[in-house]
Amino acid sequence: MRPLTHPALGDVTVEGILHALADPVRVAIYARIAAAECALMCSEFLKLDARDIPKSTLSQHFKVLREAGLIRSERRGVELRNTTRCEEIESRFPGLLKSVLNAHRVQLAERAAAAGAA
Amino acid sequence: MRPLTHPALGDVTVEGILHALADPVRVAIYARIAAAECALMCSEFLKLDARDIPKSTLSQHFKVLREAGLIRSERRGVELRNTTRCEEIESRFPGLLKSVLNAHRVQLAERAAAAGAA
DNA sequence: GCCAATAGTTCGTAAGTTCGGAACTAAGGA
DNA sequence: TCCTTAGTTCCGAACTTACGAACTATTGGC
Repeated sequence: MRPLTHPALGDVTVEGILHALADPVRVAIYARIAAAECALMCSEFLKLDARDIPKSTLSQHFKVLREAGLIRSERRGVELRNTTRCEEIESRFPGLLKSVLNAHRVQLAERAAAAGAA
Repeated sequence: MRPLTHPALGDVTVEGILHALADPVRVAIYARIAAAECALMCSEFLKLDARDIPKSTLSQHFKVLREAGLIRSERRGVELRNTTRCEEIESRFPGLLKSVLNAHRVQLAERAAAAGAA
């Protein structure tokens, strides 16, 4: 197992961020980590919106988020403690994460409303 | 040749937008269309930042932008006139496109500065 | 009207990416 | 030491992407 790698802020790219957040599972994960008060472990997400995510897939999703520079993961014993790097990214790309998360929230609300109406 | 299809605003997704803009060629195209005063044709982009983009690849990129709901393409004779749908998208996902384009601009500026310093 | 030119699209294939199951590693108990 | 828990790696199948060649549609010249 190779050690966890996190890009320096200067190596974070807009493309990497957008690619990472262009996946429904990954935005959902990221949104929840961003909203949480404390660090969350990967296994928190094995069930996501009533859907089962296989462990290997989840591990890849975390890797993508980490390598995009969106989250920081620290090993704590057996677990990983995941937190966002949003302040850092905010300093370089102001407003970006806020508006992506907001758009994601808008879309969730619309879908919930549509499902409720049906 | 099937007719050009544009999704209704309600069918535009955040994932689709982010996926479309997660490609350097496509953001560059989108940024230029968004900044232009008038509609631009596809062939404007056969040379992009001193790089040649093959016609078939370009056509696919435009298709992705169109189907993500980011641009509107109208046939005018042999050509396509491409314009952005940014006001529409702004009404649904406020701030999203602005901050993505801004982040893209920041990154370009940084790269230009780094290239200048080297 | 016919031919050539121009602007984009489609098709097919090669290269790359993503998903997920099975087998793995690493740390912490019992 | 062995078991359990948390996550990673490997690898094949399914999917996506890039781009050349062949195509379609529209216009202008004759």
